[in-house]
Amino acid sequence: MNYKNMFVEALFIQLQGTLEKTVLENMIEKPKYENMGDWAFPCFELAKVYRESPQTIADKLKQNLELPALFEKAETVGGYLNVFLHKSDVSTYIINKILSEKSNYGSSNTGHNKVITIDFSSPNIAKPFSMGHLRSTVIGNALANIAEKSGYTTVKINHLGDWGTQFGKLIVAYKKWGDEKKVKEKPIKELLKLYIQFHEEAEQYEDLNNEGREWFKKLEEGNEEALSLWQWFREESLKEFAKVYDLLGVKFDSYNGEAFYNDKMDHVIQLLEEKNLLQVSEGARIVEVSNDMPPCLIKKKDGTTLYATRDLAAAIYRQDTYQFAKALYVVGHEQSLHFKQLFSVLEKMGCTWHKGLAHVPFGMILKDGKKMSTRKGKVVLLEEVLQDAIKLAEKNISEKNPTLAGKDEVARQIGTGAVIFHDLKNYRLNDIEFSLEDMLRFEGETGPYVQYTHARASSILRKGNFQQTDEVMQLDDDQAWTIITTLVEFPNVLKRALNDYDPSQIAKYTLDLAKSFNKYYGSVRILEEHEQKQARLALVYSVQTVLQEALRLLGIQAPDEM
RNA sequence: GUCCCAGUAGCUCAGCUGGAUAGAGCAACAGACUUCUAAUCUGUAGGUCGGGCGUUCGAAUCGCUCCUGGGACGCCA
Repeated sequence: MNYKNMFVEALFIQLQGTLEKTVLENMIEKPKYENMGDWAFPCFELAKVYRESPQTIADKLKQNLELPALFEKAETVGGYLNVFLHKSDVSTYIINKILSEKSNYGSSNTGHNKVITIDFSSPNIAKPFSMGHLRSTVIGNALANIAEKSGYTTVKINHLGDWGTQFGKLIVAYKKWGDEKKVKEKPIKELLKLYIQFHEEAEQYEDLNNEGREWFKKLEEGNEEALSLWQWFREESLKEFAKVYDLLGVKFDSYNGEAFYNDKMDHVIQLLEEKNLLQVSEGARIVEVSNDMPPCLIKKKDGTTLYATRDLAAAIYRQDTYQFAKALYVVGHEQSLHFKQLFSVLEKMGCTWHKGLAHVPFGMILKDGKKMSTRKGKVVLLEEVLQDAIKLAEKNISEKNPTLAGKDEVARQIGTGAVIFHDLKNYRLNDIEFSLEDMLRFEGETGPYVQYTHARASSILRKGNFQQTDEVMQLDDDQAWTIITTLVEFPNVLKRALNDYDPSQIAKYTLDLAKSFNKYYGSVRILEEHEQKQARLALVYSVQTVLQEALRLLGIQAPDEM
């Protein structure tokens, strides 16, 4: 059922084809204030056509308008024609819909089971899992959930940064200053220390960089010493990352990182040569993409490969393996140029599927207004932040609900929920100034606020002993109207979140729903004996179900008690 | 220098493809727990929507330009 379309139909008949239905649909808007009705039609543009004042046109439309039964009335004010929905009919309809569809409410099959690969998280081996990777991880994970709910088959790929010149540098640093024992004790911390030391020393001794490049060359050529060190670094790192993914509840379908494509790059270079795209410039192999972009580097003058080479191989491999309709890259905005070049090279190679490729960029996490740099050791470790958040949640529980069962698990859900929500609630392209204080906030527009609201709803359902029956619930409660209209919006929000690759739409939606519910909660005694009690419980059930589902899409769990 | 983001209340941000009185949260102040979880709710206060020009019946929203901040710009990823 689509109320907006009903209004469009009614208007279309009145206007006798003056405006197309699609035009009408675009013109109709939501009034700014609730007392102005549910849909509004502005008559200003028609004023020119009919040579009458907008208000007169609105009045005339109102006189003859034949609205379907679900509409209660129409009003005109200031050149607008406003229509009001029949509150109890719509309330009854939507509540029973959610009652029967449960967590499937909002699901669709717009994806037709087509495959969408999502490249996200992708931390760098031998480096700590920083706050920067958090963004990619939670955005990518949420997009995957949303895509699945919309009928896509997803392939979640953790494109690990496990290859590249950095490993040459790390090997040099380890051989010069490393201590096996120390690295075994605290791998990430020790390796990071070596990496930082390398860059500090390299500022004075330019030769170090050359040594690093040489060792990477050896690594690419299969040098045994280099390979075994690399493998060791990789294993230790993966163990460390697994802890973070467990805490966050994120899973992947593939951990094929950059190294996986080592034996697939010759093929790419061959293809480029066949198409005559490869050029030599200053000793390096490049592909010219277009005038407004610098060329894409494929091979360095020493013959080793680059990031772009591996990404080309990866894209081709993924198309061959998964036949994706869409391939998303959830990677920081600072790499926008790289992806523009990459997609452009694939287009030049004649890959018709390049249209399905999309870079989903996001803003940076800044420290004192500047980019956090691993090289200079300016990183904040995600695991520490998560642990802090969980500890704070534990503290809150022991103050507010000390008898709660399963405290540890609930604390984990709330702590990580706060961190994830904090990241997802704002538009992804915004830069975020790192603030532990903000991330550990549990009041106001936060994850725990939404979780708390959900727990409240669950609690009421428990105490009210709510049981689902086949009976149709008749809800006639004007105070619930904001909740009802918000519930109606859920499927549209999902659509927008997927189209714009923007999980923040859903995060903001959970806040709207939670706020409207808490307001209702404050003014209506739901468990009080009342002829509407069962219908009200059904309303609570609807809110609880949609909140839980929306949070799930964001990658956040919703405890029943907290 | 060229290109890409962004600039809305003291702070953090909403504001969908232009529309009716500019919206939250935090912080501040004042209220509401013997009553469904106060991680909540209700009020008060707070804004030349970076500046200018333009398009339009109508601009925070679109176009141009300038200013400010961030990022990217061949052998890092």
